[in-house]
Amino acid sequence: MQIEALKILFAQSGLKFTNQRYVVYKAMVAARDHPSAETVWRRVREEAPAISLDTVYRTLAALEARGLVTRVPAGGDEARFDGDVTAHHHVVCLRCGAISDFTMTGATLTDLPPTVAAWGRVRDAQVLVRGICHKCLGPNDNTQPN
Amino acid sequence: MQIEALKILFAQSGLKFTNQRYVVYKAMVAARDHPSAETVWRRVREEAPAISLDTVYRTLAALEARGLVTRVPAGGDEARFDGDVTAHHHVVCLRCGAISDFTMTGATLTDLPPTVAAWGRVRDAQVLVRGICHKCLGPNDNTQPN
DNA sequence: TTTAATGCAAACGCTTTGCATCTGG
DNA sequence: CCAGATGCAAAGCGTTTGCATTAAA
Repeated sequence: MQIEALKILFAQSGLKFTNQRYVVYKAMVAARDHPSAETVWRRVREEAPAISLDTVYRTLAALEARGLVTRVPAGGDEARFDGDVTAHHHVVCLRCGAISDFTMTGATLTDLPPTVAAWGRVRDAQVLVRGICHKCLGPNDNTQPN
Repeated sequence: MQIEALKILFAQSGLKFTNQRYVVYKAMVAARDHPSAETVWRRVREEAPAISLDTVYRTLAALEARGLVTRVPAGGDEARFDGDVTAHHHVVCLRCGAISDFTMTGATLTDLPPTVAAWGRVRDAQVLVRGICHKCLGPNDNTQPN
């Protein structure tokens, strides 16, 4: 994405365009691993060494409030963010915390039962799968899931 | 549920049967609001006034590890637990934190795409809907979702 | 120039943990 | 008896916040 397009996007969202926000958003769009705030921080410090961790937190919160990033309901101890705001689902490894995307039909906003619409205003819907990934299981693993 | 049946259930799970665990589990099965540890604590203190908050945390963790309760991936600041371990889905209010159940077809374990099975060992799958509930919206509310 | 964003450091709140004591099996 | 559970208090850790400074518009 062009930097000029980002300036326009930020302006439309009522956000000042700062270099900190630029590198954070760029890192979020590029990331495929649903990074935590601290992970984002480590990455962007290569490009903006003076950025503070609180600014990363504040930036992610600002982007989330504008719908430019999403928080993944992964359930670990640290919040995980997603730069892909298109509809998709998540698998979470309860052991290592890895998060992967997957797609499937039949579980998007339009598939929800009318009871959900009656409940209030829906922002997003996703399938959340929890388990243990293959890397954590190892070859021919037979241990219990926890 | 009979108290004798609970003793058997706990024994099968390798858990000693204590009054603290008894009241916590009973409260979890009775609850419909997916309470936090502190909410559970407030409730069980009526029946077991000496119980400590850490014991509630430890008990919920032990029950979760045995699959007797579930953690709801609600995303708020405090962990929310569910005494209903049958397959169902959740709607979460981003404003007040209320969590409701709903059911729908097409999004259970058996409906997941093969890519998920290839990913590892799946423990559970649910649809997670986020939005603002009617109580928080109020009558004829037109504010933005956040 | 005016309003918002940043960095720093301290505070905050939920959760976990070490340890001595107690208790279920 | 003895391994495991509990209560207490303190620590841990991710996240938030107050405030002075800096920078975008």
